[in-house]
Amino acid sequence: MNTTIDRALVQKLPLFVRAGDAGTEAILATAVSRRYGAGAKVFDQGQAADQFFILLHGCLRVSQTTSTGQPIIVRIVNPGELFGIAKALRRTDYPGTATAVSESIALAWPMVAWDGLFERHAALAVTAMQTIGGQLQQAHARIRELATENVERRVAHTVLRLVSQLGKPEAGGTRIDFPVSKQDIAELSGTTLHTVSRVLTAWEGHGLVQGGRQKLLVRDLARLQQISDGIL
Amino acid sequence: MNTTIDRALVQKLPLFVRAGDAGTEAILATAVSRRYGAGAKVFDQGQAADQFFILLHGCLRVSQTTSTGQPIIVRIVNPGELFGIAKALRRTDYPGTATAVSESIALAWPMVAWDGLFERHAALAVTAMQTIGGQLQQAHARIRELATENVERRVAHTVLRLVSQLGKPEAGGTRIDFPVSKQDIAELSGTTLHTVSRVLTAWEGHGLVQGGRQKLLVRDLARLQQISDGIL
DNA sequence: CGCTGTATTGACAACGTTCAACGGTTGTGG
DNA sequence: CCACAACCGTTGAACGTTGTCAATACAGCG
Repeated sequence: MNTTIDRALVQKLPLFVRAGDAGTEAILATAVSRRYGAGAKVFDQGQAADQFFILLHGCLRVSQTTSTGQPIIVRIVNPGELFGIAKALRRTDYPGTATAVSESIALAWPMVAWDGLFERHAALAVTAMQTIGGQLQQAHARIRELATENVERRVAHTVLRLVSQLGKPEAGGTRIDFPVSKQDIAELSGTTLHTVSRVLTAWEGHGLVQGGRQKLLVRDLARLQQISDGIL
Repeated sequence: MNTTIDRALVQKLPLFVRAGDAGTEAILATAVSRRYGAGAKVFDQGQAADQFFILLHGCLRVSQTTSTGQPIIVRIVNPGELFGIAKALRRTDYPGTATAVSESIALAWPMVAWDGLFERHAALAVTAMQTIGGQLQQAHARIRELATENVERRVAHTVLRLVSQLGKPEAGGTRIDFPVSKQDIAELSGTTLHTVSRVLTAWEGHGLVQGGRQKLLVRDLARLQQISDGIL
């Protein structure tokens, strides 16, 4: 699974731009490159956190399972973002399970290198901060939605967030170009797949979206925005 | 409102323990101490973020108001925690409103000093990281609750969290020793004050808690735990 | 071709919000 | 010192949204 590090992929990332050439080499010295096929797990919830990662290519889904067994999706990881940084949360185990949604490549460092790297390279500290900061803002947005909005608005928000993170323009709309099941949307929205199904069929009737098995094409972004803002 | 910095309050905080004596002096050089009476606002949602803070003494409540005007409480700030660190979230304005719940003292730095302090003092970076990391974990816990649990469990979680952050042991139970209105609990739990009232009266009937005007005494922590875990 | 995972749909029950009215406490001004 | 207003909390009833249960359909895959 280990391969040589692809410099072309690395050089574009904000982290390494910030670090400069010398810094980049120093940071990469202790890293290994890993490849994960679609569906492969990078780490499991509860497992000892002995590595941290940055995603170079592809897309991951981080989910947690509650004590009652109900799963929720915590985060979608995009290229350039750090993940598995349990140490930043003062944890020794991973709080969630990371699964590759599509074919992915990540750099991995041993967690013992964390403190040293963090202190020596401000660029890493800044990137880690921004990753966590971004997550925190998304988390607060979700809390606001879950606490104050009805299902339809929440689903609209979820779809819009997916579009902005993973959307690809296409004739007649924007496609979410990786397998999203209704179950996924339900877990992101805090509802059940049944209700999601109902909402989406209603939207489809009005020509807002076009669904399919693990597929979704958004036809009318503006209208979706209005729904998510509570105007409709 | 400015006063001299109380070293006794400062020295105990993890941030300054980590920074050492020399580091502490350097960090404090650009800080001013501020006092806020109960109910006073430290900053307002949307206001330009020109300062960041660490709470020395007292207790703050950070809340956000949604576009529809419904408020939710985002965070309770305890002594030793950083707050108003908009820069870490890559924002130029404060995302919420910070209000002193009880008489409070905070240190304030101009936001322009952020980058310099952050790079020069790893202790500050670590503390900031831990503050945000802790918030992120709490946020994820709340998301899990809101997405999967019924109102009673959520209220139980909220009360337990309040107890662990602000509880004072007392004859016959643990008191939350600052004014908590049912409205506050409702906003933290993502429900309405009516429902909170019903839940608490039911609990009171079973001897779990004892309520009062803006007061709450928890009599049976273990049982509350069980409710929050879904055992009851 | 049957199996498994995913999706659709209807009927129904329940939980929680909304609406409305009322009771009690605190603080204020005459 | 009392009357009054403002605020906080309680409670009942009705309504609506959403989850639950159940049956069915369909696609992909061995």
